[in-house]
Amino acid sequence: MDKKPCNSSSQDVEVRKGPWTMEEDLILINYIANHGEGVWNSLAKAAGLKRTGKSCRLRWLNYLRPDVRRGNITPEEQLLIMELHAKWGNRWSKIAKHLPGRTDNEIKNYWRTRIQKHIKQAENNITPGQNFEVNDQASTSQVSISSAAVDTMEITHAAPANYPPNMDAYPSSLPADHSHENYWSIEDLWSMQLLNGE
DNA sequence: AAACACGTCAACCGCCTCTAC
DNA sequence: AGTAGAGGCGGTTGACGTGTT
Repeated sequence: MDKKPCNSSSQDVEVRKGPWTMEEDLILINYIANHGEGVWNSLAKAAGLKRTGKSCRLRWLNYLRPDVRRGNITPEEQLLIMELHAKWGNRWSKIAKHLPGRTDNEIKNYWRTRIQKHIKQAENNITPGQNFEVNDQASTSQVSISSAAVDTMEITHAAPANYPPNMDAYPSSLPADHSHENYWSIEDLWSMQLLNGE
């Protein structure tokens, strides 16, 4: 699809990139609330967003959808991710289907930033008797983890050092999005959307 | 207080697959 | 059967916040 320039030169609309603004989010939420999702390219145009259809789709699926859960991956979810990744490798969307409210992007990020790091640490500490193989490069990557190794990782992951002491205290509406100064919660956006009327 | 290092995650990129024509 | 457009997916990057020195 994007093998060709996305601006069909006939209409030289400049395409916005980078972080989404609150206004753009509201426009997208509003539009989808009224017209439904799908046919993203025409949706983007019809909604008056200077974004590609792909960008709109990604924003909706990963952030704006009302059922999306953010932050605070539970130890159960983490174990499930590890199990499914061992089974399927980097099939993030497939894995995400088994974690309601989680997106492939979130799981992918979680895996790369948290689990992979700890796997490497565990790899370094692994004793010869333990069965622990990691091949995290290819998309066919497989992880086979002995129960002992899982236990070890579970301990480290349930409360990684860089986590707040009480993960459960994380408000679900305060995403791991503490990183952006102009963040707004989805609840805010949805309530504004409701206030705008339909 | 400033500088640097590190961690996190939203968003983009490029490729692949599917579908309609 | 070939082509083009759209959606989906996995990999990667860049910006920003936080921790450390």
